[in-house]
Amino acid sequence: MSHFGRSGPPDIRDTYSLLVLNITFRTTADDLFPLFDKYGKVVDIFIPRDRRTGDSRGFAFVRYKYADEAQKAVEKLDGRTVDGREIMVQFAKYGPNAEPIHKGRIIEIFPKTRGRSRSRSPRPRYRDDYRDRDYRRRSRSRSRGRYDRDRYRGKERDYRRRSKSRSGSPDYHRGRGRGRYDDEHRRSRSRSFESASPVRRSPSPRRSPSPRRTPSRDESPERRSRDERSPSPRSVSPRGQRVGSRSPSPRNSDAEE
DNA sequence: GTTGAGCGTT
Repeated sequence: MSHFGRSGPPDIRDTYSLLVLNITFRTTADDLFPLFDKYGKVVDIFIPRDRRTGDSRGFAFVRYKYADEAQKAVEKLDGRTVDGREIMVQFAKYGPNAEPIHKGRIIEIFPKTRGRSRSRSPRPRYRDDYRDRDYRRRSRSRSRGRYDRDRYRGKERDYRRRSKSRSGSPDYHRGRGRGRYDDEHRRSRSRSFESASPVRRSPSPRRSPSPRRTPSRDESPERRSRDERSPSPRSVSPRGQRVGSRSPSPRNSDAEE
């Protein structure tokens, strides 16, 4: 009985959706259920979570059966400290279909399935739209993360409070990257070649982090040949220095190789 | 292991 939203939206014909923000990432529906259920009849609780990691996004949706109970819960649970974090309870402004709702109450869910198709307006692509926005917002949060927090600490709260307006485009310079998958992937690849890592200051000869190495190619004479022909800066040094530093005996060097 | 603006799924 704790599986809320696991079977999709049960029945939200006459339910009021409450948006719970500022909740911890570890808070689950089970933790919110007893809290909200105490103030009213909770028909469903849904907590959006990431599709890749599966972690909670930090907010939850609580559906009440009656508006009066929902309102009460908002006033009672709004500002309550849950799991050590102050949560913010308020009526949902948008419905599951990205449609504006009235005080958390869903006006109509599926206008199309209601009898004949009176509306000739085609249904917009909710999935595609929400996917795009979701990924973008997520990456932004993850990207900024603690870097800004350490800089602004408590001031950033005031800053974002004023600039919280949805009208403002939080897209600073996210780039045309569709997501962070490609971005991270690209950077990772680049790192392999060039030392883009600040911590990586040692020119580790191990350029093959993958344990899976192809013996055929690795042991191939071509590879070795190239390696010798394209030696490191140190090896590229004149023979006198290299030989004198590495092998005091030129004879040994010859025998070794 | 981390994070913190905001509005949702089988």
